[in-house]
Amino acid sequence: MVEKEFVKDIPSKSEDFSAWYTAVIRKAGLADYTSLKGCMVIKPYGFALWENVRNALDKRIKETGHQNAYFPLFIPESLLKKEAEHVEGFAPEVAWVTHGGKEELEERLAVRPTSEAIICSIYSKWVRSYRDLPILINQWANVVRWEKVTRLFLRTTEFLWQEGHTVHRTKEEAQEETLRMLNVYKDLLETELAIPVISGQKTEREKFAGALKTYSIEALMGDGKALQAGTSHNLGQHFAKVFDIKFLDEDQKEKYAWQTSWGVSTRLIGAIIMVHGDDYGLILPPKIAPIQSVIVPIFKKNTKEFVLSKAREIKDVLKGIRVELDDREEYTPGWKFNEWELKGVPLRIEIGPRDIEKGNVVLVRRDTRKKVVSPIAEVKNRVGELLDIIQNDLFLKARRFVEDNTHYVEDYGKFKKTIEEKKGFIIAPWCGSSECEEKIKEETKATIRNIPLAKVKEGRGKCIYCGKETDLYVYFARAY
RNA sequence: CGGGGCGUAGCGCAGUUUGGUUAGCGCACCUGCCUUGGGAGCAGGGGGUCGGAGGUUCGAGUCCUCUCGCCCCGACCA
Repeated sequence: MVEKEFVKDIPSKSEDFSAWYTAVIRKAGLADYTSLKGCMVIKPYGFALWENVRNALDKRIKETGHQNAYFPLFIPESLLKKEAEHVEGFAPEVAWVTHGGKEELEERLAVRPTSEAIICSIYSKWVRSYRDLPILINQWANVVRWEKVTRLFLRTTEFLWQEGHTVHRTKEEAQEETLRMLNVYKDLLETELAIPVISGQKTEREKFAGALKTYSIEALMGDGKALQAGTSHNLGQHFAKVFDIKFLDEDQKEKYAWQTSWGVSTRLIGAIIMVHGDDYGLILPPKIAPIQSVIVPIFKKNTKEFVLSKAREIKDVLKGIRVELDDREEYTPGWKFNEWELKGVPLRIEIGPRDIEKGNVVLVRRDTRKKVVSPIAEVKNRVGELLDIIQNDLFLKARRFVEDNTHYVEDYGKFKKTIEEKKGFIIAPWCGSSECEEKIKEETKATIRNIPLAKVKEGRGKCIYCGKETDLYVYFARAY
């Protein structure tokens, strides 16, 4: 393994996952630190990746009938305080604005940690009749949460996200919306990001501050820890009651509205890195890769024009695919191979004099690093096919990883051993009590990720902690 | 916020224990030649005031105090 030496720049994924994660982000040019704690710069390559994720989701959000809008960054303290549970949940991490210029403000302003409060206060003005419903609005925004421990993409002080806020006439409609958006997230992750997820309901203890029910999609990272990748909340009438969002229904009775909110963030970038990456760096799913294919021409001085003109022809042929021609002369082909692998470009096209003579190019998959030869005449089809295959294989590989790292356990001793030694998801029976949940967390650091929507096991078992009979089988894991 | 580790050139590090003249090394960068099928080679060159502030001292990267930031492990969170 002489090649091993060439990737000495980044730590090994298996030996030091955290160091590997940070190194990949920085070396691949996704993000950088600033002098402000927890505030990162998303660099152009990283932002292009986010834009692709965002566009794929935005399309789905609109297809399900929502419109984008924008609400203010600042939330007056009095508004934030209206919903008691909500403010209690977020108070520890709210950043406050106390001055405007030199003047001290009469009322402090929260920099939004999430926008329920400000949006609900506006919605109360918009809703009068059942004919005003539903309100289906989404906003793309930044939010700020003063976290104590931060990590690039996974938990930053300021982060970018999308938050949907909807208002409905009935309880059923709100619940339907909550699950619809959870499904949209699942589809986004699985179809575009090639990340398999477990969708399910959060426990009381883990639900969103102020929600009636919270649902999540949970993904499994390469180190066996779970990541909450998206949440969808059925807010019930909690916010409607404190913000006075009510309407006159068809039956001429005044009723409080039913609401939902749902969001995913730039944390998804972290998930992409941790699910697919390897010791050579990033591996990006073709559908969201900023560059899907890179052409690396191989030439000597006397073959330069010959090779480059052919390479440009190929680039033209590949119109419709996000392709880049790396014609820099200051780097050798080998150097470029390594760099593009680090940056996770799904497919590399190598073309040199020897290939051209035979009428071929060499195609190299990033995920498997396997080379195949393709006739130049067929390159467009082959590249298209390969990108589809890579997309699909990445998902299958990730799904196999989840399967291999999901353990059924019915015994607490075994549970502790499994979480310690094998990591990953553990499916186990749980009685439904917060006490057992809390104890298990204290003793094992594992939390209930969610109660899966899809039944994972028939029949009844005994709660692994208290032994009480139950038919609830839930997902446990240590999480980010 | 508790425990631990660490901030010296863009990156990775040595030097700090035992203060001593112009602070080193590798990579990267610039110039030239030469090269280009898995991180090429040679020659020459530029760049740091040692995270920041204060202090001790004839003298501080090195000692003391405070502070900011990063990483890991916990408690908290998308």
